[in-house]
Amino acid sequence: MDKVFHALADKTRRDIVQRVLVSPQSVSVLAGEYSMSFAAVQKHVAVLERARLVTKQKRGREQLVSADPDTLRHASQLLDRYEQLWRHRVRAIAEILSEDTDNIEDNKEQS
Amino acid sequence: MDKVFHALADKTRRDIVQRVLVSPQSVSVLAGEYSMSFAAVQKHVAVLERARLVTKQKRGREQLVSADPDTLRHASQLLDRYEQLWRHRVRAIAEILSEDTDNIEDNKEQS
DNA sequence: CTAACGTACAACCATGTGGTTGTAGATCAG
DNA sequence: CTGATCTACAACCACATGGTTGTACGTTAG
Repeated sequence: MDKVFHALADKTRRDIVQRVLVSPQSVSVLAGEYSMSFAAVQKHVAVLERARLVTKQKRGREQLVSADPDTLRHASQLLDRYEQLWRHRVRAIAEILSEDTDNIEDNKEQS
Repeated sequence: MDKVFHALADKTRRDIVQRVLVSPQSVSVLAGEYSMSFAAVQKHVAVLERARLVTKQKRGREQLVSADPDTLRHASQLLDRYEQLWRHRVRAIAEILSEDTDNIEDNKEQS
């Protein structure tokens, strides 16, 4: 999971993910889109590949890069779980504030 | 957004986020949870703070670390948008395969 | 007041990162 | 076959990262 977020922590790599989500592209076509060397784009793709965000498959002498939506979904689900923790906390605080227990005599800083 | 994903690309930092989502903690309490120096934990908190995933507020001589669920939600929404791109692509492919247009005479590699 | 605590920050080091260039292997066009 | 294309990978560099230790400052306890 470290690798997934690290892979997504770069604008170029997120852009590559977005492009190949729409339609698979060869490495050289991708490289043409950015103002950096072919090798640099190749490295970015390698990072995405190690994080299992994309997969490559040979097609003649080209290498087609496709997205792996499963990994993307796993990352999204993790963040969703974090949000649920937050909502759970908010709910717990709300319950404390509504406080329908026995002793409601003291009002200690309820801001 | 680079900073957000970079901040999440570390197990310790994700754990800190999870802890302070449940309930805010002081830096020293957090530091006690991990087998690394206080300064190291402090740096991790600083990374999370720069990514606006957490905020700090003084409370006496302590510094309470709290989560910022908005930033978390933004990241989650970006990944959701990626998933929608994928679903859109799947839908487009499905439409091409159902192909109820005029010319259905040629079957060019539909795998 | 002094001592202990919580924090901040600088300096340092090993390692990883993003970028470059260069070289070499497959594959397609002619 | 030869030459052009697509890819892979190594070497290198500047810089950021994650970790350490040490020092300094504000705050609380006694």
